[in-house]
Amino acid sequence: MPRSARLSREEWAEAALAVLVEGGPGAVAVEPVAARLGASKSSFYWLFDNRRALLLAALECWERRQTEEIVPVLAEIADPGERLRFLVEAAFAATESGDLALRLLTEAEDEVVRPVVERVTARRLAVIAGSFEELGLPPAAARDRAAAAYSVYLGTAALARIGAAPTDRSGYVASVLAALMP
Amino acid sequence: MPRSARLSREEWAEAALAVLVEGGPGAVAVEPVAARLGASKSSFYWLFDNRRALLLAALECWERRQTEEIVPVLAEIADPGERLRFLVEAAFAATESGDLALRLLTEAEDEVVRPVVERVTARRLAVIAGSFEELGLPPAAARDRAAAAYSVYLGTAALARIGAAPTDRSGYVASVLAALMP
DNA sequence: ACGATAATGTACGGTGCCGTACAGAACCTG
DNA sequence: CAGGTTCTGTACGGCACCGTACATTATCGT
Repeated sequence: MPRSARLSREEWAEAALAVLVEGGPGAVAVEPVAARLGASKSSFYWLFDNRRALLLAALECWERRQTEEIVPVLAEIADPGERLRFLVEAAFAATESGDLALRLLTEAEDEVVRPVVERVTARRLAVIAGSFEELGLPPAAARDRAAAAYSVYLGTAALARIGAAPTDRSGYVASVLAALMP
Repeated sequence: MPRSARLSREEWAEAALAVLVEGGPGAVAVEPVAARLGASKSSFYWLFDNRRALLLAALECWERRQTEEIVPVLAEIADPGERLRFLVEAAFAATESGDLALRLLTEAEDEVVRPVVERVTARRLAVIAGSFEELGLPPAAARDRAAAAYSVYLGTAALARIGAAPTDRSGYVASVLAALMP
């Protein structure tokens, strides 16, 4: 199936991202990822300097897919209310990505993780706050509202990890939206 | 200062809890905690079976202090609205405990961590939902509202870890309360 | 003050991971 | 197909931690 039997940086990064989702930053270790790919460590050290570089590649992969690629899609939705609704629906539908955003926030003391997480979080909050401003909220209130909305998202992902999130998701999302929309 | 130079299980558990707050479950390792107490491993293995037992003791210490001891205090506040307001203020004021609740939720695949976190989370959600029911919400809506409120708390703790939480905390708390109160 | 028991220190073997060394296979280019 | 370049496997040394063995010191009842 693979075009070449040799492994690329990208393939390592993707495998590392899978491990990152499952076990968090600590689990992104060279030997386990190599085992998952059926490769050995020297292949890895040919392509990467060290473990940090692998973790960073995985994080950048996540940043690209879960944030940067979404921004232009959102920008095409002219109405800010509809845009927020779309975003909330999409976010709560894909629990996996929320899981990871959350995990990374709780492991932010890692020197590799921290800057990426700060960047992604700031970007997301800015996008959400921008929509609230378009809906007529003054900047400070829009930032608070964005923080609250994103917090509900993160917190609900946390509850979902142990099966404590509401089971009727669409009803829950609707009630949250109703509470947060100006 | 210590009544005896010998170390008790409780002292080990407290030191482990401190480490748990700082570095999460993975950081609760025997040798580092021993070093922090200026003791050596054999003291530890005299008092505990293994590392799991230390982690469990730390978690139970947290459960007792941050949940079970609060419940009777809350029960003394007759008015459910006032009770919720008190709870929200107290919760957002003590960021450390929120940090830990959050961290543990993200590490819930650990076999030692999981049952404790499930128990604590269920207890807290039940207390919050109970207050919303007293305020007149039907049970299902009260549970959703409780999940949303606790999610804001968890999510905001996550944002606070990287300094992305709103800086004017009292204003933020007031706006969240306004949105969530029936 | 003395022996039993409780607690601690030192030393060790085992495991999982990091990163390096080096030899060999696979791939390209003339 | 010869030769260098690119990649991969095996083997190694090092570190941090787990848990155990055994010797050693404190503490207490009598």
